[in-house]
Amino acid sequence: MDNSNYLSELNEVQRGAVTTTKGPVLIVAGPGSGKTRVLTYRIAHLLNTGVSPRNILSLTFTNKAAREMKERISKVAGNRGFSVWAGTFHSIFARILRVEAEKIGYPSSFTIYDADDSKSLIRSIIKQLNLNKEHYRVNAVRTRISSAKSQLITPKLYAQREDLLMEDAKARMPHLNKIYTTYTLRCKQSGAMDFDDLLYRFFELLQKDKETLDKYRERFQHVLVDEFQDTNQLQYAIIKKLVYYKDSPMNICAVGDDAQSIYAFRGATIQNILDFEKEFKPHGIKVFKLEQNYRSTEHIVKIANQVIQQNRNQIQKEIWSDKGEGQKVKIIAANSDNEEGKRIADTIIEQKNRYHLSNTDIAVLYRTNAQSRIIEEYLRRFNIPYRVFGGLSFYQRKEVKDAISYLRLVVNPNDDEALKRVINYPKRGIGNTTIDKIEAVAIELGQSMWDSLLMVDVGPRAKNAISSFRRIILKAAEKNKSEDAFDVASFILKKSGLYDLLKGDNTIEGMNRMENFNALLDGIQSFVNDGSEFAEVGAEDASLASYLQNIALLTDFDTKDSDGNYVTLMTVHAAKGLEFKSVFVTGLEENLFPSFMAKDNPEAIDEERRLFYVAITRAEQYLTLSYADNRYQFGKARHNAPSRFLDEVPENHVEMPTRRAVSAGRRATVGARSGISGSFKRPVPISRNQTLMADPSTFKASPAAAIQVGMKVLHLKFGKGKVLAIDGREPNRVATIFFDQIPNPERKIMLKFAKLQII
DNA sequence: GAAGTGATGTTTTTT
DNA sequence: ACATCACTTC
Repeated sequence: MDNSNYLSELNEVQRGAVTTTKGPVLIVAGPGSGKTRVLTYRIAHLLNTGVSPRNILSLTFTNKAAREMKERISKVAGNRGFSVWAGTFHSIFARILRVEAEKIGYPSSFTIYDADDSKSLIRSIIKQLNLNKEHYRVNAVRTRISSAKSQLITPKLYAQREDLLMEDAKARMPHLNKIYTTYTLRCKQSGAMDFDDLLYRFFELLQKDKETLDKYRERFQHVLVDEFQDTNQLQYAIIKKLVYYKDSPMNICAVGDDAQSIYAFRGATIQNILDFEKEFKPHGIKVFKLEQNYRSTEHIVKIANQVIQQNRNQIQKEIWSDKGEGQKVKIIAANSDNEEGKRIADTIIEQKNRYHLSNTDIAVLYRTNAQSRIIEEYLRRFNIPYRVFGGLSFYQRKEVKDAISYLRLVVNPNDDEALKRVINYPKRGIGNTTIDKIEAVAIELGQSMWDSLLMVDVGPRAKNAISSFRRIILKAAEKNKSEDAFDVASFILKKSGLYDLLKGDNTIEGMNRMENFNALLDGIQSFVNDGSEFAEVGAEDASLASYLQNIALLTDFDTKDSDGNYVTLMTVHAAKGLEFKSVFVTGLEENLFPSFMAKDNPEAIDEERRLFYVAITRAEQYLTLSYADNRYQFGKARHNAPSRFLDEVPENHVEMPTRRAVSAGRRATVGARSGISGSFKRPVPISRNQTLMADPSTFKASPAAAIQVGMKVLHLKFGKGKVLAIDGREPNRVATIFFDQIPNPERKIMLKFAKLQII
């Protein structure tokens, strides 16, 4: 294959980042700066200079990124690309743990608990410990446990941390540590690891077993980490364990952008980037800053730079583009959330016609999933095909999870969460009372529920039901020793009665469930046949255990097929790493974007601002920002001021409204306000890059109607100016004014909300 | 054991 | 608006 000139496709900085393969490297990569290209070419370059694919470890956060990377490496360096250890942190470590788990007291067929399983277990522990669930909210507890783990704080260490105990006491959860301890114990008894455990237990393995540590240090001669700003302490600790030791070649390459760190709320810390640079400095770290943006036109890039400047802590860099000025950003000011939806749909139609965009060129982004509903409604009405991303993954649907729980139980009968899910589904006469008794025995004896099944004191009917349930699972487990995943799955799903239960349901939803159920079986069949669709998570064999491990790590994004011509709807978080010709960023209101949760916390506001930065930098050519004065939130009509972020968008990059605001299709039931639309300016706050050109104490705005061509006027921000022309009709008259004290002196200003004083 | 009622708490979440 | 969950009632 011809790959001799891949280096010439890179700019100078990129080439440096690709060819500096010895020693530590930090690549600070702005949005659209060709980061993925650099990473893949770097790996291809390693392969071309004689490094074996087996010695390269490339860690990403999403399966999609991993898959893309492998494909792109292979394009440049051939099929060797597929032998590189490229995957998500979780999938790579899970794969290793499946080989090594016994060294830390886990079965190799360990179960992976997803978020639902974790929550369910926590719920049961709160009950077991007789704690007040008003104070101990499951989500809060889970977040707390997860954050402890990602900071390497074991239950034992937790007990010594006065600060954490204090925080818990303050939050009226003094026994949180007890829950954490029990949770850890119960997971272990069940042979289960949650998502954090996949990282933590891998760390533990490297920590405890010197031989294993040496083995993987030897194996991973070159380590690359994508989206480094999103790593947490635990991930950093693992990386250091692998590359930071005496006589290490320290071939570590971290790629990231502090400005795009949007997962701090989950324990990610940009401190890792800063620490990384400091810790590897004595070892000759080379830093490359990719600042040229190949994605967006200049207006968009400049807005992004301006916005992110408002944040206090950041690695200084200035993104630039040579794609030409492009279009200014458009702002949709709507009266209600309904009007916002309508005008977005309107604008989409308009853009499709005017710029010949297809649906796939367009994305509508929002801060919270709840916002999608109204937008969907109007897209449907306008017959614009769309797809919402980020819902339940296929594997999280109830009927699919039920079926999978059976499979999990066959592979690992100690999996208590799976057992609780299916022991009485379909109904077989094992009611809640009986299940509670089984769980009580399990807790009492410190063993799994499965091991406790025959020890519980219940009536003969329940006893019989338990025995026959047990027999089915045992029979399937026996088969599992010799048969492949598909045969075992068909057997247990049939024998359990699940198949008949679904078949008997002839409602629309029921038939839908049956379809999903069949799709699951088809998936297992194709996994057995070639495993190809799971290649990115590293399927090792055709066993049921291997199948389960792989699907546990798949998300919504991995199960939706990407063909079809539709507009993309997703949260800003989900859009990271993607790009579209036209992007709508919606719901730009205080208490929504930025979120009300961030209100009183400057650091959280900075994170929201980074999120806004991520949102606008998804756009290649057309960027539209929108907000609504009134919106239903939590079932109540609420008024929110336009987002502070809108004020941070410099006006000279904003397109002035040229047409009259479309009135809402249906006047919202929420109290209609002034009817002013088009105003994206709040009373101008004095932010640090807005110097006032007039004294506000003596400034007195003249009525808009009085402004005439030829007048000399004073503007708070732009200073003295002369009115050159007035266009448009009331109430949308636009004045062209020449302000001689500012750069770009000729400005178009809408009279109805400009504050001008005649002098 | 099922089905219905009322109170409650809601961000984002790659894995 | 909406889902979830404890608690009631049949």
